Amino acid sequence: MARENTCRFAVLGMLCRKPMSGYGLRRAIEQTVGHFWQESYGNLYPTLERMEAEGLIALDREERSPGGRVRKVYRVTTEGRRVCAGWLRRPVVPHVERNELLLKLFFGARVGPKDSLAHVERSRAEAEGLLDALRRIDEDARREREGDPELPYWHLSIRAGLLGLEAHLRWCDEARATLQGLARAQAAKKKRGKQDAR
Amino acid sequence: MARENTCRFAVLGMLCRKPMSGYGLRRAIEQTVGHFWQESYGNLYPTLERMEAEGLIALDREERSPGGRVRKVYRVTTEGRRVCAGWLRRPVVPHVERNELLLKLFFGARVGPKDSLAHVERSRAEAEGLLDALRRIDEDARREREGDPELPYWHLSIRAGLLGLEAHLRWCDEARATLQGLARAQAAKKKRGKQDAR
DNA sequence: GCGCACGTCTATCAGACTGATATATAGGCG
DNA sequence: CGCCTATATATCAGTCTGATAGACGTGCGC
Repeated sequence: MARENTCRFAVLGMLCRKPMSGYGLRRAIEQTVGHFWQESYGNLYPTLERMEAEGLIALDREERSPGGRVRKVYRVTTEGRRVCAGWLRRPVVPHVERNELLLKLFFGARVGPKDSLAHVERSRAEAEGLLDALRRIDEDARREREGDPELPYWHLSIRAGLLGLEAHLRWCDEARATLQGLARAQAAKKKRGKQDAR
Repeated sequence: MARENTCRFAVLGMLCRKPMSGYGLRRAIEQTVGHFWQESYGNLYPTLERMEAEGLIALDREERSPGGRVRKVYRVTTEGRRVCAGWLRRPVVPHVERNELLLKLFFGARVGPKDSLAHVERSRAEAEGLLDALRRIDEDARREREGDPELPYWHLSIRAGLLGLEAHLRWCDEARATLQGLARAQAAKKKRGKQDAR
């Protein structure tokens, strides 16, 4: 039922690169695929336990971590690798992703264009920030990970973000123009209404 | 805890347009904002109950529905309108959306480019289908809803989808070229390996 | 040398949300 | 008559998020 536990596969993929603890996994995910994938501890830790029980991963070692607590380092098992490869070959199941901005805009029709305009401006500013960050990440990766066989795939995922954000910026500009037009029309109508009332 | 119940606001926004049943709400959401927002019954019905208890919506009437069962039609209360307006003014909280395609691609680095290429091709075909559907929806709306004050907002949300999908198609083409290049490089390396082994 | 902010680490919980499934009825089709 | 489709409500297991808690170590300021 529901969708299949994708956290499993993020864990398997990451552990195929090298053994890690739950905390380390979250950090590794954040630092490599963080712009399109994140895992919360509330998802990660129970999933790790289940995966260990299922024999997909195994406790590699326990270390005294810098920070007192015992760090449980996991590694993939052969079975885990098999399951991961199976997932990698399975087609992606598409799904509609919720877009709260568009929902607010749609309902904003009944309130007036001013708030909608503010939402668009905020979204635009945020997208520009992300765009800068992505560009910097891309440059850093090219410099520091030269020759890494993962680099072209890395770059591909960043390009996806870049193209998506650029399209979003263009849409923001369109939306701004449309909403400003609607605001002007509304103001003109109001003014006419006042004149009529005289 | 967790994120706030956005289903509430989708319900409020839709009921501000006109009173509806749970089933009708789902259909209305599907038919207007379905390309970027969906609600499941498992979310909708319990949410409706809670909202009624909280006084955000009220039972408007019960009808014998075409289809035997009793249809519970809800309407917004004044309090519901107030809460909805408050939500409309509140800024959108941004969050990283998961992208399974990119995750498979990233891990696909360790398997080889062939499966990745298949994923990209499938995604491209799917995006083209969606693009066609959106264009048709846009044309239909312009024809049938001429003069509707909601129309410009409607068009705006469709433009967002259109621009996003076009960007995705461009990315797919880039990705295809990159992956084909990697596949060729891998094949050449294999061939060299064979020659060396002689 | 005392407190305390910060980083590392595991862990848990309420609540949101999905996708599947169950149940019931009316109408149309062959 | 059975079968399909549309209308309608309801429930459930299971995924995932964001918040929070607790425990320890290091370095910093005062």
